[in-house]
Amino acid sequence: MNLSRIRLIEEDGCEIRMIHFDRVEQARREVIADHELDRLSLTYKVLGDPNRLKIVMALKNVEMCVCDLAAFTGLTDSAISHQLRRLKDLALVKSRRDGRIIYYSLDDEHVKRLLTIGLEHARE
Amino acid sequence: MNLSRIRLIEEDGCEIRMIHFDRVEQARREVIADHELDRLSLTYKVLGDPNRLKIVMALKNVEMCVCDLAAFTGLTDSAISHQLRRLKDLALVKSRRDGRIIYYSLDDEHVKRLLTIGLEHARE
DNA sequence: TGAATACTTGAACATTTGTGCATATATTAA
DNA sequence: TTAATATATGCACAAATGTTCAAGTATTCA
Repeated sequence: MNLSRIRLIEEDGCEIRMIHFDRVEQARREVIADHELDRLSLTYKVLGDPNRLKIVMALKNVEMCVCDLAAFTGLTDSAISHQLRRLKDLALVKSRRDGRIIYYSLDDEHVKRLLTIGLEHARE
Repeated sequence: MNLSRIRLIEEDGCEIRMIHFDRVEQARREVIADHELDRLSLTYKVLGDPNRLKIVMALKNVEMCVCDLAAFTGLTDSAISHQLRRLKDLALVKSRRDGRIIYYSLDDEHVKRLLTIGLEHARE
């Protein structure tokens, strides 16, 4: 196999250098759509903050309201509310209202599996 | 069930308010250790950037070197190298040297499963 | 040996992020 | 209606992040 860099000049005049042209081509063929990649990375990013992750972990087994989560994490109600919104936007968490109280819980089983596998990896 | 806030005064004089004392207590009992939570959130965070995620996705099926990944993503070699270091620090990616070239690949099956389940969730 | 190549590293910078404060909305109960 | 409560939201700002540039290693080959 040729192991020196290939120089590829694109239409726009940019020069691209690579070693394994075939692998780069394969990766390009198999790449997922930009909007999917963005949504996927946002999903991980939202779990990538310790306080948000703590919220999600707490909701693994029990429904909680904003002030419970504030008491649990030591954050203000406002901070919790901000974070829950981000978690809800990405469908990691869902909510139901019961009078003045809004109960939050995990949105689906995928989230639990994501946490379980992440933890398996982090612990090994 | 009592649905008004409980006011709890801690030893340090701080007042904590919550609605479901039992649930907060349960969450506190079941919480994972801080260092585990930090490592777990770092694992998600590192996947939470679109370019790093693109790198990891590309490595799902094939070993690649720094400049291949640079050609694939459109980033500089330096940027790729920085990101690979973070991925390696968290054991998402491993490397082997062959002469001047260093080949990167996914570290284990957990990473693939994390990507698969994340994508299932993001697509639903 | 010295030049070329593949990659790494540290510093600097603009951008993004998480949080708290003040204020606003929604619901209940008096 | 009014007061109290539970949560949400816009703004501001310190802290963290991703990238580039320039310089540094490590390896190969002439």
